[in-house]
Amino acid sequence: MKPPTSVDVARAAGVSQATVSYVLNDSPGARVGDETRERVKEAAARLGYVPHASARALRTGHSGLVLLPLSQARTGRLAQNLLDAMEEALRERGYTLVQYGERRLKGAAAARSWAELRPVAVLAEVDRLTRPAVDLLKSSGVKAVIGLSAERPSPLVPVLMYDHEALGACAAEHLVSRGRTRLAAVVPRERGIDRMGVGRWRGVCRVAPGAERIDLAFSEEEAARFASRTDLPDGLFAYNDEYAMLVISALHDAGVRVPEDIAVVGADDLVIAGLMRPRLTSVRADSTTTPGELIAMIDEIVRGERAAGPGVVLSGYVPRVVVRETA
Amino acid sequence: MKPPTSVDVARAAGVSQATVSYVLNDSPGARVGDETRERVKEAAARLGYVPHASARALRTGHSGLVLLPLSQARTGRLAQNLLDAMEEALRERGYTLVQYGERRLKGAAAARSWAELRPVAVLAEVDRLTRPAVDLLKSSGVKAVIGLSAERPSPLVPVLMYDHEALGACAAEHLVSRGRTRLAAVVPRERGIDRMGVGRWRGVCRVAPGAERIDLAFSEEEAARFASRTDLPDGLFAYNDEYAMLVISALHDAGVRVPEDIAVVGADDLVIAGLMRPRLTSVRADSTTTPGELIAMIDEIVRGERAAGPGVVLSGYVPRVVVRETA
DNA sequence: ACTGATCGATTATACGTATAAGCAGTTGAT
DNA sequence: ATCAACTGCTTATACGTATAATCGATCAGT
Repeated sequence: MKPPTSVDVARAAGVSQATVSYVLNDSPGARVGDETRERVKEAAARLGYVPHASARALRTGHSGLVLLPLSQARTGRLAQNLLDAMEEALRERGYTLVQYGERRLKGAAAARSWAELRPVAVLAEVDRLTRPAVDLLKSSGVKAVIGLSAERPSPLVPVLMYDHEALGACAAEHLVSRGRTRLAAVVPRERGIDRMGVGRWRGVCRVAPGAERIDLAFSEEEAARFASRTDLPDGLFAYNDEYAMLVISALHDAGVRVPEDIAVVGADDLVIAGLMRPRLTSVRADSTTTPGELIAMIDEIVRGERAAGPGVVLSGYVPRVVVRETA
Repeated sequence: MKPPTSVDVARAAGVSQATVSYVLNDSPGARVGDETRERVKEAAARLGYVPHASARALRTGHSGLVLLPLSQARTGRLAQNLLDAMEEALRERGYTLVQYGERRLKGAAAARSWAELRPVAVLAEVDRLTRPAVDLLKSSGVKAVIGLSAERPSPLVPVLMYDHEALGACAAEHLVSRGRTRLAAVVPRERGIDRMGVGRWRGVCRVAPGAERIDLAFSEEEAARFASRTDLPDGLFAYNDEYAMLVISALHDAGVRVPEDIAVVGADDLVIAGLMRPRLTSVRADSTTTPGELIAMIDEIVRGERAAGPGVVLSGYVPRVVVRETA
């Protein structure tokens, strides 16, 4: 038994398929009597009719999908709340947010698989939006291609900035204001996040020229080796809260006092930051745009009411220090 | 300019649309000359042809989508790796994994929005798979409806078990083996996870009848109030690693020694567990089934080669203690 | 040289929906 | 009384694809 179609509903209600469509979408220009309206709705409910998204997409020419191919799960409550808010805002405007894995495929191949769904918008990490990928998406009808977590404006697409340098500079300024002079920044060795680490380190250098760059894998051994150095810096930006915790543990084991001997700043302001002892000082980046505003902008781009030239910055983040005990 | 269709490719290659379809899908029963094959492929590449997933879905009757409507982001590297592996296994079999928010919609309304995409399979949390929801999905053509994180077999759908009681029992056994006699378990007050907390607490009771149930919100105040009690238990299962960290911090501030005065066990074995001081002992649940096996089973259900009756348990998790310093 | 069979393609059709266009029957204005 | 305008519906069509059915040409076997 196949799922009921609008034709089945029409037959059950004794009307034409067109009428069913008019009623269930209550289309603006449609003129249908109240009594007929009721009959159609009742029949649809009784049969358990569910519209066929593919058929609708084929007919209308667009799927109403907004694709969000994230290669890493955004951890933390913040990101999840953001996603929820975005989804609701999109739903209100008739879009459907779809999160979509696709880690393995690269460049244009990934873009091809996105394009098959004929989304109206694609929000992806800037790194994956290469020239051929963007061309492919555009030519397949995607209205808005938007880069996420960009460090700088993109020559290809409008971006949602996430200014790692500003984050690093913010942390460094706090350390300097605490009287620290020999600054350093941790740069993770993990592939994929290393480039963000470099950005944050550069931000530190902007405030404290010549700040040391400490390349560190996420392991207790490497952290212990760092902690046992005799020429430790007196102020450290640890890339994020997890690295901060790793390093602080190692420092603690090595008998180095935090923050007396070395002040440490994390990033992201995770839940654990407030639970550690000593409590972790952390920089966080708050979006200057609400999810609703962001979605509204995307909607305008999709509808062609707003230009979406490259170089445009849709939204920014403003870094802020949450001062606790480690710095 | 609209995206090129298979008709455009056909025109460019000087063949019929049917031939294009045969070539690009290399259909088993199709007989096309090698020279023509090449011409078609070349034309498709030159025009940047991307097949239209909706049109294909409409024609074939199924979308090849596997829907994964998760209401909470699965945090932690483990879950993300699992997702990646599942996605690749699905891709190899021609499916597409789509992650899909939909926090707000409840019951049948959520099911309706899933059904619109005509997925072949839906993997959702058991709580959301109510009777009407399952009926709706089934009648809209979904072949496999599978419940995730179930505590017990479902009367409606096959489930992927996540046995919270077993997890609690495992933690309790470890505490007992350490000589602890007055056990307690934290049950979070946060809505949505409270029921999992209750399951874990019940597991503790199975090993240590009469174990105390400690309802706790995630706040330092409540944790401090607990830590200042005079009648503290001597063994605590803290629900998960974050709660464990919260409680241990509070105990530390109150001058209670861990593990001497009170042994604490977390759950999930997060990265932070190994970084805390003292290092956190944690129970973790490892899947007994590889993602590939799970996907293979789903594939069999979809293709009708395997019955998918309710009560069937697709895969289990086996709990395991990672012993560190807090217990 | 006639008949099947095989090869390499084409033609035709249906999937489920949205919407433009059309068409009776009724109402309102002059 | 006549015609236009409106109401409440139906008919017809196209979206892009997969695939069954068909068809001309070449070829092997008697």
